[in-house]
Amino acid sequence: MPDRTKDTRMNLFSDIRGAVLDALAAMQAEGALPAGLDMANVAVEPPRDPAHGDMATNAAMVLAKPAGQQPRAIAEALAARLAADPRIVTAEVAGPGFLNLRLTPDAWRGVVASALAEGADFGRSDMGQGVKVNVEFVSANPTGPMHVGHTRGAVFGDALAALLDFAGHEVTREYYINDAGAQVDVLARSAYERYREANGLDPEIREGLYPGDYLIPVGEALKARYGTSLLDKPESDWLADVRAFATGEMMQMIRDDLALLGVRMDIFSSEREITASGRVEEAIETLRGMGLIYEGTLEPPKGKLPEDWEEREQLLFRSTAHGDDVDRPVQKSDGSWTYFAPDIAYHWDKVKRGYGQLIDVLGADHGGYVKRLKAVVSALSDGSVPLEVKLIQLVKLYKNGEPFKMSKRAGTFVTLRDVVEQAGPDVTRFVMLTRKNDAALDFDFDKVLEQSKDNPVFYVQYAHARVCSVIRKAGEAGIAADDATLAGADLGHLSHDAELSLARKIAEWPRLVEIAARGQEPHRIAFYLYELASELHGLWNRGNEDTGLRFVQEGNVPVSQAKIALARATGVVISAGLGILGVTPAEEMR
RNA sequence: GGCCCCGUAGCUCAGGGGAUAGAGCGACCGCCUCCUAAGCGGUAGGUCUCAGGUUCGAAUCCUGACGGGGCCGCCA
Repeated sequence: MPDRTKDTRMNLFSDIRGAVLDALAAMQAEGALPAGLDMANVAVEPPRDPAHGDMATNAAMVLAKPAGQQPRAIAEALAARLAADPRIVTAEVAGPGFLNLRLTPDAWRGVVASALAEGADFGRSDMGQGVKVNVEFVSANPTGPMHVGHTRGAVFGDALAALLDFAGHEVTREYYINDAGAQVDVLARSAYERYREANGLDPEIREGLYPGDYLIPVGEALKARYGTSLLDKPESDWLADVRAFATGEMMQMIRDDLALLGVRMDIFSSEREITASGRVEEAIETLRGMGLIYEGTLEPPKGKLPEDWEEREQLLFRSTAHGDDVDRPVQKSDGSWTYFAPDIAYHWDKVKRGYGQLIDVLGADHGGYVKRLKAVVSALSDGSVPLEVKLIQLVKLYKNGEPFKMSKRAGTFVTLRDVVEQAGPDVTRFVMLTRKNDAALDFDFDKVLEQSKDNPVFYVQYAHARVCSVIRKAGEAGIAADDATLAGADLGHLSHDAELSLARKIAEWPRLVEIAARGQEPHRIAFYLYELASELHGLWNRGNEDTGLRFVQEGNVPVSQAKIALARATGVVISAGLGILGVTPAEEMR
């Protein structure tokens, strides 16, 4: 069982940063630097140009001004101290005051050893300090199957949740079911027509109802349950029952769709339950008590005035008090709640459940909704719980390089199931995570299935498969290559720069996890994995010309084991990274 | 009219205060007697949309243009 405590988990970059901070503290103790300096901006990172060294720190430049000293002078003094560190070979001042560090081969070998010892936990961070985070995502209306846009939201939300978990947060994946608005009444009426159809009558799929075939089995199920007892009854007799039944069926379908993608929610919250329990009124009254609810009229929107605009008094939330541009209506003119009102209650509910942070993953068309949500969470948590809204941009589908037109009407509506059945869950997930959430994504059915290096999924999978292949080959050659044996290998046999270079890339993994988690950017994992795979493929091919660089060295067990340990460490990181993205690592390519 | 996102190589995109701005594709030149060549190495290709500002330092932060997308009370 790998140890998960901070002291033993390897993160070479934060370790060296610690050494830099220690050296700076010692300089302060000696009076070489003034006390009370803010070290927050002192960074230790890989230099852009590897020729500069293994790691670089900007400490001298950051501290020069507050310390009232020349950057190069600080850097020189820091260099002298760091040179005494056994892990550091050279510390050279360069450029405007960078301090470039070169580490011993043993430092990099130590990273390989740690990756093997820590296994799937290598790179796990305690940065999140166990803070409870609620990630709400998908939340598709229970009125039909999930479409491509939902797919991206599902993949992003799930990967973000996994990433935050890996970075030390306690994560809850949550789905908010919009089962209370007018759209579920429409669903009920649509299902009722299918129920009539199931009973041999002609369905009347009027304008405004959902025409999709997916409701036909729901009609059948209604018949099985109610027989003919609902026929020729007024809507008021059956609406509530049919609605409950149909939304239940839709949610089952959505759960099945999510399962296809490998997404599992921890909690499903129901708008209907929140509304029925009186929590909306409670939330509004709480806001009223804060002076944030009032009767008023809104200014008409500037520019093009809607045709049917009329001034109207309604119940408003003073979201401008918490950073919004205008106040927002919580009640319609007929006195019923707007969609926003139950959302207020729902977010308050999440706050009360004790999360330290809320994240909503929403479609980009909800951009105009963000400020009021933040305002409400700010108001109801007294500013103590940050709400982050991640907007997911459009997915543009292509087939044969041609845009794929989608239209509900024409029946060319692409569902999550369509995508996953054609591309497979692994490809779907990886491709949808190769872009920032706030940038539009092109999804080309042909390109994503291509088996070449322009397809990042394939390329990363191939690297992992090669690692597995090496281990199989070792077995055939009679070289023990199980993890326990590899963990005990003498890594001193790794000395070629091409090998240490791969170890350097592996060393970046724990740092990358923290950067990605801090920015809530799972796409960084995907890009890193591509780079790591590239390093492995590069080293692999070096073995073509220089047989001494092949992983399996027939007849030399200790050297083989050291080299295979390096390959296996790479595989461990790829596997962990793919795990965060929700992609299964391939054992072999077939 | 307002708000949000985007603008980086021919194309698709990384990088989001730090040194000479990167990758893939496309183009060109090389590498299989060898652990999967489904791969690798190299060459060419940039006023980081523009203009100001902050900073020791700006593709990165701020302001304003311009271009593309999205949204803007009684839909959810």
